[in-house]
Amino acid sequence: MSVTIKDIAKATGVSHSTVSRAMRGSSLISEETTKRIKETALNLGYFPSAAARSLKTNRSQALGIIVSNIDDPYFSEILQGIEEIGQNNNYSLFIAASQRDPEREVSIVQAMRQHRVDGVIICSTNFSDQQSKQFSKYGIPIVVINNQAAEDYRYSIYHDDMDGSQQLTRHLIELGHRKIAYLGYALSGRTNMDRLAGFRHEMESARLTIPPGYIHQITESGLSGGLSGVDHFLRLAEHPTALVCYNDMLAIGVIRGLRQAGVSIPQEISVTGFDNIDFSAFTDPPLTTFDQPKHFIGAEATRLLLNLLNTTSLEETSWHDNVRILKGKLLLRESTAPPLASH
Amino acid sequence: MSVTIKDIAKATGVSHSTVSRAMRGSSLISEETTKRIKETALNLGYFPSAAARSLKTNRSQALGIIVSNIDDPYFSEILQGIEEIGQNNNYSLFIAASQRDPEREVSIVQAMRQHRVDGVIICSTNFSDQQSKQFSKYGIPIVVINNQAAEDYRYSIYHDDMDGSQQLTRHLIELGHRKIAYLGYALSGRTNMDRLAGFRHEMESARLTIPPGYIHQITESGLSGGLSGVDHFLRLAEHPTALVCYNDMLAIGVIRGLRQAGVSIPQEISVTGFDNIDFSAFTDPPLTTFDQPKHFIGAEATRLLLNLLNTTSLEETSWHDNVRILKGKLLLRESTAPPLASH
DNA sequence: GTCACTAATGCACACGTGTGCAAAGGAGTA
DNA sequence: TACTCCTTTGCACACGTGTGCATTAGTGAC
Repeated sequence: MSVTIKDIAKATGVSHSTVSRAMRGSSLISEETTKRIKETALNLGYFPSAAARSLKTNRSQALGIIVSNIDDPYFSEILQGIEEIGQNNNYSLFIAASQRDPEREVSIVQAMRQHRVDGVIICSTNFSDQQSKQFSKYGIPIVVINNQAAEDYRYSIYHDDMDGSQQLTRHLIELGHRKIAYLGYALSGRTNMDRLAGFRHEMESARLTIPPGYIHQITESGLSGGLSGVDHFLRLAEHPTALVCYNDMLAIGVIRGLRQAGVSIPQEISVTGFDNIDFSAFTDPPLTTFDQPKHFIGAEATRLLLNLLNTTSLEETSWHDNVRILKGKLLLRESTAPPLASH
Repeated sequence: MSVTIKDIAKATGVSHSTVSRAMRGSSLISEETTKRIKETALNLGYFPSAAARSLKTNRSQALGIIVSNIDDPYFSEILQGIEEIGQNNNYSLFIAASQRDPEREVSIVQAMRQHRVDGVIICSTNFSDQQSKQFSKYGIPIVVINNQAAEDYRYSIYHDDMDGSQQLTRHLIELGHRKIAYLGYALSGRTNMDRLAGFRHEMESARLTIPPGYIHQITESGLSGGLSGVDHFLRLAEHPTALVCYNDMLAIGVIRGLRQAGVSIPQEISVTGFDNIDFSAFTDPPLTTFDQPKHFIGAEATRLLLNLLNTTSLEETSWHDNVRILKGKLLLRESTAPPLASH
């Protein structure tokens, strides 16, 4: 169908091996021949077949990227970072969304192994450990971002969720809040657990009790999840004065829900998010949150993976250096304030 | 490196061709042998090499997807639709972001041609016509979503921007507004032009004049673009009472900007968006906008492309049937209201 | 003129899979 | 027994590219 190396050989009157060498810029071929070959290649619109090349070289120049959802801003901002570095280094990206569905996970792993991706980035907090082992088992390097099972025998990058959650909670406590609740997202695995743990730890340090019902986990994702979270907390006999939300998406939903219920933010209830997605600066009031360098995380994970690919010697010893924890930072905006005196 | 068809052949004591046939479920091979082969394949962890298969069959089982940005909700929601259908049909996706950068466009096209993608979906309003021709020139089917150059000789899906913009503008006029302004995004090519045209058309129909400065194009994308848009309009001697924004992202930025300036919405100024991204229902006030079935658009484009791949006979005649215009619908929320009497 | 050496190119095989054709074996029929 | 037919399997080549090795031509030295 498309023009091959042989067509160029025929057109130039040389053998196909000469063309192959010339295209790769081998010093074996004379300058003049190389030039002639490259010209006709350009004229004929030749593009080397990645399939054939990959067959021979065992390199596909493709990476596999697995996320939970593409249309969640947290993931898509990371993706943008990955994409940039990947493209700069001439790697193409197979991107797939697991949708937190085990069946999809299986078929994604299958597809990527068939395509012989050179490496994989898993950016899905609850991606099955069993599936990700499929890669490492067959020698495909893998970098996990913020995975629930960030075992130290793998390369991984994650942010310190515990720390972030503690900072947010402490901020609320310092403002004078005593009745603080946590709204979690049950399907998010380790990330959610860590953030909850951070919340709990800080509450204990301040010797504050967490009344029943003040820790609520929902299974509904995203913005609308925030709405049902609000329903729950407003139904409690005693309302919390502050709400620590698992992430910005939930928090934005919560803000909307509180507004609809006629509750003023931050006067009656303070709200915090997590991640600092772009929209969190545009809510009303703007959201106090914990900033994650999402673009940077994606870029960094890709750089790490590319390093792995170019390192032939995989010394076991260097592995532990490659678990990188990226610190975020507290971002104070207007959705948090001291509680009203009456409370 | 990884286990091949020959390894299975050796382990089962048959020839590699028998294995090949058995794996594909050929009726030529006896049931018993097939079963034996499939079992050992499973045990050895065999995955067919897409490269080798693609070399032989001229089918890569991969699609190329080009968007402007991954982290724009409009695109990522479409991507989610594409991803779903693609994955259901066992196609892997090469996803790339052009960033509206000509150099990147070139390298994306190059990478996708090398990988011999079976088809391409272009979802970048201003993707260069010259580059997209590179695909059709070499027989790679291409479906364009909402492209600026939706020539009828290609398969394309787009929404009726003109119509949507007219409906929004008419809605404002019916509410009683007479001083209506348009905030556009200059880099968005045809889409922006059409929406502006719809606005103009409706204003003319109502015999309303558009004062100088009431049509403003910015080059800054996204949310922050909305802020600078507000700056412009508030600097005008006579403020508009309603603002038609190119899309939701801009509108959300505008809402924030107006809030900061102490302008009440919709009492003093009504605001409309376009696209209905998830967040637009969660602003304060919720945004009146024009709903696009983004997920459906992505899915539909993919179905169309897959149809093309499975149709051997490309009858010229059917081409025009495949320019599909998807109608959206007006979504009235609370960011629009009649103007104050004083105006 | 012979030899050694270098530069430039071609030959032939390999990568993993699919497929047309031949071959082998068995069953059935006359 | 001889023939035909069908089922099941193997042989061998092809896809497009990369590469070790052999080959050729050219240059210089003796």
